[in-house]
Amino acid sequence: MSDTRQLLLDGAIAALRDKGITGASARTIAAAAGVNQALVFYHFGSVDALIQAACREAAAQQVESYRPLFRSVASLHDLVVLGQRLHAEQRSAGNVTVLAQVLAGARHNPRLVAAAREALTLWIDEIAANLERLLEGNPLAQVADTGCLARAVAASFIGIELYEGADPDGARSAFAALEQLSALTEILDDLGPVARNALGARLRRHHPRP
Amino acid sequence: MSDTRQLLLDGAIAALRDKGITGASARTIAAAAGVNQALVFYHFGSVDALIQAACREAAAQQVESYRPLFRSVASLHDLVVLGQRLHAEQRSAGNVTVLAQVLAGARHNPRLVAAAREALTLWIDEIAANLERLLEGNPLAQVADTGCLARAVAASFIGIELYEGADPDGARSAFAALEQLSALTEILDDLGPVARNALGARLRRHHPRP
DNA sequence: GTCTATAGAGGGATAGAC
DNA sequence: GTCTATCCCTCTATAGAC
Repeated sequence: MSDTRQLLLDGAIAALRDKGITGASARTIAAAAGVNQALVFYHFGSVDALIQAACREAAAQQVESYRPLFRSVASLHDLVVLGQRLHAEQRSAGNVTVLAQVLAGARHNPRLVAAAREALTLWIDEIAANLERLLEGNPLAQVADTGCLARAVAASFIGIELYEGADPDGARSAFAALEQLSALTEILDDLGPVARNALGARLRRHHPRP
Repeated sequence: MSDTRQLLLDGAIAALRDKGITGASARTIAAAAGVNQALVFYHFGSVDALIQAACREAAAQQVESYRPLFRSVASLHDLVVLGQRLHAEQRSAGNVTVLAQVLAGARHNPRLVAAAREALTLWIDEIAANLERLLEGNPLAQVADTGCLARAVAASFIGIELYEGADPDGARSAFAALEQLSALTEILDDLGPVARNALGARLRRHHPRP
């Protein structure tokens, strides 16, 4: 992997983070990378292809780096706390922002769809694996498929990230609501076996598992 | 309100819907409106100002038109079902898409922030008012502030809308997870008074209301 | 592999005729 | 209020020197 390639990949992330999908052009990316603009096309063929590659690499690297923290989470509440920490840390590093911007761009640019989906899938799989672990024995696990739940969590995360730009206080309180919901499911887990079984039966009646 | 002004407002929404924030230029908006490009600047001064006005107007009109349906909702489950219907209907009309695109643009364009926040606030207030009504007596209401919950719901909606573009099946299953969560809170409501009070006490202990 | 230069399209915004 | 014409900018992408 040549130096310039890596500089461009990093520059693409920096440009997406600092200027958004509307401002991530070959020129701004090259400027962020400190290389010549024509090299975008020499190494990647097009701006979209570069963004796609950068998006993939950044997501893989980020998910990898957070994996130990995810593994050490022992409760749903901790998972939400980790989510908030991730959100706070990424506000400066900006990787969730990048994903949100690429996702917004993908809505009307087919060439970005694959990149957005693959990057998001990496996060979703990681979240799903941990939900599976944390929801073991919880009545909720009997109705909510962890894969679906993980997708909802990831999508909510993206939504809150965008909302953060329009109303930081509102985004904080949205997070607080999620934390409260997670507390609810934890309490379900703390219920005595009798109450838990009663609730489980009720859930099953309400929503038979497919 | 002159005809041309309205044509431009409608054209802006159409352009945002069909081409996204990256493709909503004075020229594409004017083309969608069927008027001359210079009129964008005569009537609104700048493209951003037009988008801002269009965003405000569209959100107000949409919230207004859905208000009777919101009022007729009698359960949390119905609210989620209405959300899905709204999502499906708006996929063609595209007003959630528009909001998501403006929100994504606002992240790096200060001139769009106010428009995004105001449009979103209209939806949030409507959702909050209905949650307040539907959660009355539910133990969840003792811990989760309806305003915060409404913000989380709105943000999740935006996130799922964007996710839909990258993975339609995934977005559907994310919605299914939200439906399952809503079923959970309904069951809480159906619990006998003893169990409900026990749960309520537990929730309060876990998260004292501010 | 890296650079300069440039083609060719599209963008925001304005001047000035009508 | 509406139109044409235009300025000047940025964009993607390529050609060709080094």
